[in-house]
Amino acid sequence: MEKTTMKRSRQRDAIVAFLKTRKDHPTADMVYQEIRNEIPNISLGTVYRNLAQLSERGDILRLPCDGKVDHFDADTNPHYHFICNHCGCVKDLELPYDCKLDQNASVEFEGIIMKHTLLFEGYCTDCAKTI
Amino acid sequence: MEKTTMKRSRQRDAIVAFLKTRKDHPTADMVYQEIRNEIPNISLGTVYRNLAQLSERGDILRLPCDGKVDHFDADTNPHYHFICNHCGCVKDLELPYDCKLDQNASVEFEGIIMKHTLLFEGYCTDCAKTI
DNA sequence: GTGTTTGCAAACAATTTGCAGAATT
DNA sequence: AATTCTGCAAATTGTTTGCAAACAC
Repeated sequence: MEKTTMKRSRQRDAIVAFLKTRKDHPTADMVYQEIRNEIPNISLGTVYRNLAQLSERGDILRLPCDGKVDHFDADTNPHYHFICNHCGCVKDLELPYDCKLDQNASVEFEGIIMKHTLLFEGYCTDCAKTI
Repeated sequence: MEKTTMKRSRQRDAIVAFLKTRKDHPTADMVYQEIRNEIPNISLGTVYRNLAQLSERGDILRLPCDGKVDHFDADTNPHYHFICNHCGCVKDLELPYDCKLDQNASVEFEGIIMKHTLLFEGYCTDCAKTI
């Protein structure tokens, strides 16, 4: 989370720029496929390295999705997400992060609760029709 | 989730019995290591197969832990969990599953929300001391 | 007997890492 | 010049799968 020295790179700039253009929440591989149009010989390892680095610094959000592939979000404002159990798409929810959940959970708990992740599941609009 | 025909096996019985004895929430590998004492030539594949089968039938709970290794819980009563960011241990929280979260999230959302997973993070009692 | 389950090993998917060279400061 | 970053390929991790034999009903 602490900002370390960081040199700029075309690859990382492209990754951040791309993430900012998207409201859906691409996976590492989606980022890789996209950036390849611009920087054809970028490697998947570089994409993973940068996504890890950026999310550790808090510049982007890593969205863990119940054992499925991680997604990434350029909107670092804490908010909740939804994942479709059919197509796997990830969407934002209006619901803002609720600190009270952490407080409530802390009441009967001896350890230290710092945060929570909350993921909603179901079917997105499109998939709801097809099923 | 639907109960299919299922023949009994010593291996599966041992897995379920073991999970029931534990309040912590073992991973597949922890189950494997433990059952090996009783059934030395059980294979890791069998453990994974049974854990998957049992959790699909709803006989046990699979706990996805933010990209980290899945844990398993014989207590199928829906409740929330805590994971320690230091030692990785998983603990139960008193907080019961809150259906209102699903309702609230549904208000501004066009798709269908069926459930949510909520995982708290921080430091367990032991690790809180060491850090 | 029929169908399920097992052990084993190989396959797999997602991600991480080691390294020598290239790029940034 | 010093250090960070990259591409590449190999390694790792967690998990799944194909198959023939073993087992349960």
